[in-house]
Amino acid sequence: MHDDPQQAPPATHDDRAADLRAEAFQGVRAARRNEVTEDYVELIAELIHAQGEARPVDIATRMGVTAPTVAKTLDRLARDGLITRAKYRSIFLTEQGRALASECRHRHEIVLQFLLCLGLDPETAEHDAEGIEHHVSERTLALFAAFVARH
Amino acid sequence: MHDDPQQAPPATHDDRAADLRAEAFQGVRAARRNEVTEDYVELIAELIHAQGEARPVDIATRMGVTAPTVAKTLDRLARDGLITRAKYRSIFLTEQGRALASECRHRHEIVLQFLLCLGLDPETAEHDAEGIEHHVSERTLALFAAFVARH
DNA sequence: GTGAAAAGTTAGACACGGCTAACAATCTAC
DNA sequence: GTAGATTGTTAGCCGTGTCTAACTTTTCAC
Repeated sequence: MHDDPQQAPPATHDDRAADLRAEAFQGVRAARRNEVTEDYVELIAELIHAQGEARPVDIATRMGVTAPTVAKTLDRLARDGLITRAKYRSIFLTEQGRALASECRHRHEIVLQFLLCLGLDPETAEHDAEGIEHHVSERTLALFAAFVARH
Repeated sequence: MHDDPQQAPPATHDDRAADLRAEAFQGVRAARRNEVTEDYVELIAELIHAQGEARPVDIATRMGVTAPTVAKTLDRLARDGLITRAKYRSIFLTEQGRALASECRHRHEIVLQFLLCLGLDPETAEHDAEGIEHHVSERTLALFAAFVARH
């Protein structure tokens, strides 16, 4: 696994490049694992804000999935400490859940505004922002925000 | 599923918004399902170009996953007609695989150049491009390309 | 208050993308 | 040409995310 200090004299450049590549992909995979979580938490926060409560049926409708899928995911979110729930009752975000939701909302908003600034139509912008927001580093987000600010 | 023409007078706006939302998420999920496929096909094309052949071990190293994971994914790619392979032999892209690879390479390159133009450091740009490239619509890609062209 | 509709849950199936452990084939250096 | 290293495969596990089918609970309209 680790570099052998007295080995591989010719392949060093390639090896380093391959390692960087691997790290990048591992980072992307980590981000992928959080996508669903972030989408749910963000949506739950939105529903609570807009309608006073977040019901599984509304989540299902807006996510475009079935109720059992929502149920299973909510169990996972509860297990991970992002929400609390009781059987047949609606859902609450924990402190941690609220923090994540607000961070996601912030990122989403910047990415969306950025795409709009670039001249994208609102519908496509919303769609692409949904996909892109989970894969934007702090640095990139800062650049997006700066771009929005000066346009 | 479909709109009931004589129903729901007050909720129409919200319902329409929720439907759009659901479509957006379904699109994002579709893109997610293709991410791994695209990453592999792109990498295989790259390896064939750079080293004359694509070996599982090189894919594993660069993707940062283990050999069995690569094997399983390659089986899937073969099943889906993107590559051909024979036991203990290296991998070939089919016509379809080459087409996908070249499309991915094109998208990747535009996203990367765009991020660099925006002032991002090369390493972060590469990393973010890897994540973002799968979630950029044709329209957004066109805007990115135009931005790169005039900077 | 009861009964039907709506919402929620549970069970069970499937595909995917990871992993480890164990084994098989190939390659290489001598 | 054989032995050891490298590479590749197979088997089997787990978590996630999706679904359908069947059931239970809650809500609402009367």
